[in-house]
Amino acid sequence: MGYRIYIKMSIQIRFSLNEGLYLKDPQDSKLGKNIIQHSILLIDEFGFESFTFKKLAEKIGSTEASIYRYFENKHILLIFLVNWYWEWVSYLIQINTMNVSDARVKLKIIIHSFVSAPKDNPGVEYVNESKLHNIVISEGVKAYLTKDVDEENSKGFFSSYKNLANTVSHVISEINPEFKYPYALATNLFEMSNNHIYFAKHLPRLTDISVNGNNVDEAETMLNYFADKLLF
Amino acid sequence: MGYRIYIKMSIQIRFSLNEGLYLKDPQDSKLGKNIIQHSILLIDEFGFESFTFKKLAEKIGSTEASIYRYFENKHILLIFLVNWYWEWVSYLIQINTMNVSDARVKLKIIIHSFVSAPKDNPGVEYVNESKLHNIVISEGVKAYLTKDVDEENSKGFFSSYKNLANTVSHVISEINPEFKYPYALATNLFEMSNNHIYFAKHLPRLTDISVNGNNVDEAETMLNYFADKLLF
DNA sequence: TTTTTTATGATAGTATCGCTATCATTTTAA
DNA sequence: TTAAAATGATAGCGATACTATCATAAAAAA
Repeated sequence: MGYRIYIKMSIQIRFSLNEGLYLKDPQDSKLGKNIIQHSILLIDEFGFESFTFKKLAEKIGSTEASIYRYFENKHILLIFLVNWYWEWVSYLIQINTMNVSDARVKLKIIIHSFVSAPKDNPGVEYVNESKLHNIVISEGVKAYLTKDVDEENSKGFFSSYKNLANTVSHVISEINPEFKYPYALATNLFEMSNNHIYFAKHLPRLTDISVNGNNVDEAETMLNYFADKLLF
Repeated sequence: MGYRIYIKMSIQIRFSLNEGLYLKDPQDSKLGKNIIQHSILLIDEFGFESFTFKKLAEKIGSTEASIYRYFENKHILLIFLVNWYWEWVSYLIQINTMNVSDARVKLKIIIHSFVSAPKDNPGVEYVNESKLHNIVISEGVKAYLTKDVDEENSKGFFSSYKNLANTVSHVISEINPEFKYPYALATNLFEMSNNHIYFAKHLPRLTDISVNGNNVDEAETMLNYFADKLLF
């Protein structure tokens, strides 16, 4: 009865993250991908504090010991996830601004990319970008707000974020070469985005915007307004 | 040979914090004050994650059980400390802006108050304001970045911060009634202050300012610049 | 003062956490 | 087919985050 030919094509995005962040690259194996996938789900659902490798192991039908073969501890795993997110945002920015020459338009696209990233994108099978975004919002700063910052920073654990900040600061300087705080504005846009999406959801009296479900348009509008006012 | 008369005068500042934050008011007893004093020192020195009631108990020559009679757990203690800080900043702002009518000047004073608060002030005997400021910078956001935010917020655990944000937003609206984001700007000034002082110390490539020891003048200048640009 | 209440100290105990070690088994590569 | 690498199973250990109980000390009320 003839042939059926199945062609399985998979285009995979794969980010090269700092090698100190894992003992064995989780992107290389089924178990590794499972760890990433379900750690995102668990941290998003229960929060980073009550997340443990034991619970994760149970959830994916593996063992604590196996997970420790990939990540030194849950703190390093968090840094890994956050880096993954910023690499992904960098990637989005890169492809979305590829043929754009006007720096002002570029900045708009950049803001859109990190505020609404998960909304627009298909992404990677084993990463729920929307939940990862929530983790970055709610837990992201815990990656560097520890007594190990200096040591971890010297190992390059925060380079994804720093590179992105650098890229954005260049766009800012292109818009207004006189502006004295291009790095601060760049990082402030990121932090402000995270903070105010969180505030809108949990501490609404600390912000003026509101967020309905996944609709973060007001955040985007506000960030554009701030950037415009500061740069023009 | 006659008399010596000792007059012991102590003017005490005492903030009334949300009663849900403690089981017994630590401001009422020697042990309570000891807990506050040395928890600040320990958290500042070793970070919130590795801070435990057991270590604190050892340090003050007491026991774990006794500390648990004051605070439910270390997380609530952190919220207490952060609230104390914001109450203190509110107090500083209130007395420093008392006879100031110009809203622009007020905002400058406000910014100076929370950026440089510990530098200017004598304060309360058992609170090292400078170290408490460091804690707010490095650990402050962990007070609300947890899965218990909503519940704790409904109990009023973050009201000190919200009240302050409210006060500042009114000054902002006084300066420019057209400005659409008075609350967001208010909180952003606080967060930006904390973030960039931290960045200057630990992740300098994320900011443009530098901080030398306790000299945070560049942070203050930057915040004033941002506020001016946004409001005028 | 004496009594009663309240605050603190001393000690023990329990479940979970964070992590390491060892050995068996399965999967993959040579 | 054999060797190597990856995973699973299990145990264990010290620390954490509490809770409970009882004794003692300090403060307040009688």
